[in-house]
Amino acid sequence: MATVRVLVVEDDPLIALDIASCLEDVGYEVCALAHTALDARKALSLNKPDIVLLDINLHDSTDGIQLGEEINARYGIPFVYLTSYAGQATLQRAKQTHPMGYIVKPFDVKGLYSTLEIALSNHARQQAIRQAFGDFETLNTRLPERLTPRELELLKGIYEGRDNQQLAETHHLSLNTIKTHVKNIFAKLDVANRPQAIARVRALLSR
Amino acid sequence: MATVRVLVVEDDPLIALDIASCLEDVGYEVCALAHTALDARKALSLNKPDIVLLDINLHDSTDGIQLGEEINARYGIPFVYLTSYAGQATLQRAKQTHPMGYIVKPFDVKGLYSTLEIALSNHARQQAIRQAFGDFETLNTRLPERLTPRELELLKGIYEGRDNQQLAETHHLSLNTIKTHVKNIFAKLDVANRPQAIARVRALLSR
DNA sequence: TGGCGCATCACCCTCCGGGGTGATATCATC
DNA sequence: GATGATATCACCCCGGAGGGTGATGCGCCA
Repeated sequence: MATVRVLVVEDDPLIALDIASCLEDVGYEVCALAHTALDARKALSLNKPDIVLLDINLHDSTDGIQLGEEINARYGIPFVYLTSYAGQATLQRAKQTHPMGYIVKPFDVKGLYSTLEIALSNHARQQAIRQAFGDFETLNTRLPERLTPRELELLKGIYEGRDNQQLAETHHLSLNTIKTHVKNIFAKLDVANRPQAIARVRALLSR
Repeated sequence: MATVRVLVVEDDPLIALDIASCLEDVGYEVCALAHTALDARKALSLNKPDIVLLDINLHDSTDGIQLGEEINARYGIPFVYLTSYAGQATLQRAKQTHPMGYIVKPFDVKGLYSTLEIALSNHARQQAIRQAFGDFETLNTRLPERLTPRELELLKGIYEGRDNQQLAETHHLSLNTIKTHVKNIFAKLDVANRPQAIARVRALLSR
């Protein structure tokens, strides 16, 4: 795996450097330091970081939490707040933006590292689940009767909304063959039709 | 909202009590203290905690990470590791279990509190997304042509795999009425059949 | 060598899904 | 009081989906 590229958003340059050196000590690459919201936006679109460390108090017109919202809306990048504790109200606002973690200053290197690792791991997992599953195979393990490789491929097509005709074309198979496979798939999933099969897949995939 | 009920799994009784008092200071209810894996399992099934604080090193045949896996598999409860740092290998194993956070001892109260809050919030969100969407309405905002309330309800049924007959029964409507609604829904979603409609909903929901 | 799982294809039949068209009642809004 | 959106229901039509049955070829393994 390539090195993890971190964007650090922190208005105090000294602290920013401190954080950056900690990150590099544990093997991360700090792709940019941003001291203002503007810097942060530039860095986000230019550097495409893997994860963002976000100070909340920026002495700026937009604060870290607003930045968090933007990151949610425009980029799909996970982020972690790293900030001095600012009480209930701030925390409540922060929660709304679904950060992958919240570290309170003064931070220690180990906590920083473990939080980032967990954040990256969980984010990767969520991506995998929602996007289109590198792991249709995992699904197989949770079934009483396992699906064959061919059936798995076709089930993926079904899940994405293709009809039999389309499946036949994209897989270079006869329509009859598709029908047979689909029948077998339904039997193994214990469902009667496509929508039910899709619902089943969704249930099995989400844990 | 009712108070949040926390299960603390920590083999050292003194530390456990320390953690518990910290938690109560910030307004949580500690529903149980478990010093062994066995205690933890009992507490899980009896007390139904909202979240679990999990020490990894338990001086037991099963360690905290195995417990984490079990919590994933059997209960849908979020958990946070609270442990002394034990290096890369442990962290790698821990990541596999998808904890909602990872706190390194010695912990401080603020960090504990904020991490738990974030964990609970994110877990609630994930539940909402995967289970049945409090926000089928959000979906509506991303559509060129908005769906009426009735159509939204029926779309939900379609998404869950019900056929027209079932929809008619559960909504106390004529089959013909269902058909009409479904037709209109498909037109607004710009799809031709149920599986495609489901795929569309999925795409819109996962932003 | 025979059996088993898998993949491939065929034919038939039934029924549900979805399109087209049109009707009526309610309600808010202008 | 007219107009438009919504909700309700009806009938017709047809094509695809799904069930049942059966067949062939291939590779693996006992």
